[in-house]
Amino acid sequence: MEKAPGEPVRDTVRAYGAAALGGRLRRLSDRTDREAKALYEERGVAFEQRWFPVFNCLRSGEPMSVTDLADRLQVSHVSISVIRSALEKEGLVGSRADERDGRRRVLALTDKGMALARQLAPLFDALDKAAIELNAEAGDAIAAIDRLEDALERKPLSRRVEDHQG
Amino acid sequence: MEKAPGEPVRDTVRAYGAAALGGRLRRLSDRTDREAKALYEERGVAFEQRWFPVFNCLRSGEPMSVTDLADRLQVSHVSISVIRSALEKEGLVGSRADERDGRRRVLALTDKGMALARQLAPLFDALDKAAIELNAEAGDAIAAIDRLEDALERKPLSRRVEDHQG
DNA sequence: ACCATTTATGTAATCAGTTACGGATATGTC
DNA sequence: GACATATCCGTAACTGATTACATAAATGGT
Repeated sequence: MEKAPGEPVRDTVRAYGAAALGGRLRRLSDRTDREAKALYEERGVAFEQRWFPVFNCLRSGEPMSVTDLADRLQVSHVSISVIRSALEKEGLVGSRADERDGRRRVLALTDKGMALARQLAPLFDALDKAAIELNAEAGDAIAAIDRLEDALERKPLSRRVEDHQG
Repeated sequence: MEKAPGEPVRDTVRAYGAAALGGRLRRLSDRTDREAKALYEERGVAFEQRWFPVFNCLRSGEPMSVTDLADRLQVSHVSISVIRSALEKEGLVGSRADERDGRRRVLALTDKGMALARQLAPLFDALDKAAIELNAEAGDAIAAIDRLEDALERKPLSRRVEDHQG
């Protein structure tokens, strides 16, 4: 091993500071997703991390439509649509047209889905605790990200750049 | 407009807390990337935000190999390889085999690349300032993300989960 | 010099999200 | 009731990253 595992590297990346933030966020996200995925694999459960937000919303028992979920989770409806197919294919979720509005497709956990929810509850719980622990160790990174989102909403990057340079 | 643009939504997402962190980071990253992209388009410059880290490394004048860049920027060498092709296709970067090690391909800005670097310098500068401003407004979110990376390196998510639940 | 192993790079396949667009249903106005 | 418009959802194409695999060059022990 000729150089430290990543130290000089990391510092260099950090020196780019804010400019490279986007990429760093992406990589961090990929990393946590991958790690979570491995946890399901270890347990031999046919469940994918990217299903979690939808699955978790439905766990409450309240049926929701595709767009409801998209709005709540801040993703495109297409994304939800794809996750829905996957969850239905696994038999974890069922859907039917809304009686009052035929355009809406209402999703709910199947019996199998509810059983899996119960089975995975301890894991979800552990995941949640681990994430909370992680966040605490990082000095409430979530709050910082909240503030970042707020700041961007208040004034988008483009306008900030314009203000700093015609 | 039947409900506030995103308020109840945001709070709900936040309530998921750490568990949904991965997705939120991804979305935030996508957003900043898109906004930055628009800035180049506005100026009619054929430049993409994802080239920036590589381009910026080479701006110093020091030639670097694909793997050098990958190590420094913490991305896969494949990613660098693809960016290299794009930058060469645009004529901004040139490459040649290392004289001492034929496996290595050494990259450097072309004259056109250096000209663009000079032309975009004010924009890069403004971007940097905007990002610094943003970061300050968010109470140093970058530091929080650094701490998150550190914490994950210290003890990966998987082990944390195991510790919270057999 | 020779062969095994490691390193640097590239190509192909995959993945999880997006935008673009189209079809079906609701809604509001005449 | 009919037509214009808006909303819900889905399919297709694109994006930007990754892993898996392949190739070429260097290195080291014999």
